[in-house]
Amino acid sequence: MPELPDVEVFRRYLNATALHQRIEEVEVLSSKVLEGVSAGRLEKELRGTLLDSTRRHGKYLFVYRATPAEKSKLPLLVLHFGMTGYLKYFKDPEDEGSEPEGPEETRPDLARKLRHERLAFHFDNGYHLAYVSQRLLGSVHLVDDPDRFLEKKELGPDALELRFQELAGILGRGRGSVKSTLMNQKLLAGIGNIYSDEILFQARLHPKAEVRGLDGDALRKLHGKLRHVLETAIEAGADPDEMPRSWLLPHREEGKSCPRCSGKIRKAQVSGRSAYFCPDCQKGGPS
DNA sequence: AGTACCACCTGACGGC
DNA sequence: TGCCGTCAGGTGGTAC
Repeated sequence: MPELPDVEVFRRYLNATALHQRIEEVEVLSSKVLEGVSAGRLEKELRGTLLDSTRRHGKYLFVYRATPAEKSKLPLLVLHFGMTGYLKYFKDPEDEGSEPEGPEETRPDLARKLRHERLAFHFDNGYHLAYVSQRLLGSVHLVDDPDRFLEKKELGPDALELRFQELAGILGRGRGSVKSTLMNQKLLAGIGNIYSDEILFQARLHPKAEVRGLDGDALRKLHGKLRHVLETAIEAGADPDEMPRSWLLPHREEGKSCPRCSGKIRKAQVSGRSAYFCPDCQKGGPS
């Protein structure tokens, strides 16, 4: 899931739920997600503090912190979600869906835990914020300076911040296919496999089109669609079911009908990832 | 500077 | 039913 729109939705979710409450305890359920900080230090550092505000850059979520008494320059939390991560705020026990059955009834201590929960923030209001990551491909950091973190990761500017001239300049530095360029986090941050497919579909560009071969019109269209796709996806809560049926996303499967023409959706490998596209209305591919 | 491939992990799915 | 290969929206490292 987590590309720019998903992470932005997580950010807003966190803002609406978990801010400004005292953290009673932080529980590291899998230290594999920690990077550059030990479980002990993270737990000690966060205990008694508050989550105060958030910022997103590309696929990274920064969570600023404060003490109950004052805003101070505490190290901040950086969350990355890998391919399968998300946040969940809840009051125990998990009360959604069907009644829990089986072992949980005899193990109330486990009923509180979500499947694949790797990090738990326990607030003094009885609620919990879970960082869930099925495949453990995400990461959690504690950093002093967010800008230094971005520099170290060599991340490009956030994809939604880019004005046309900046995007044109960045793509001008790109090489190879337009899809791999859009997904290159060092050039611009936030676009992954799914949304690069959607942006290229709407801009009618073949994922294998050479980025150097794009003319001014193509670049303008790409810029407009990039913004449109990311913004609309955020408004839709990054939920494919809430996105327009005219988008590729709901039809992103080999052999399905293109929602725009009579073509059939095809799948191809582009720099190691599966690209879905309509060969009939996306132009500029290899001849 | 590209691409190709592997690794990190877990789980879902289809074929046999 | 069960085993096995393949695939999955992430990044980062290697070799070429």
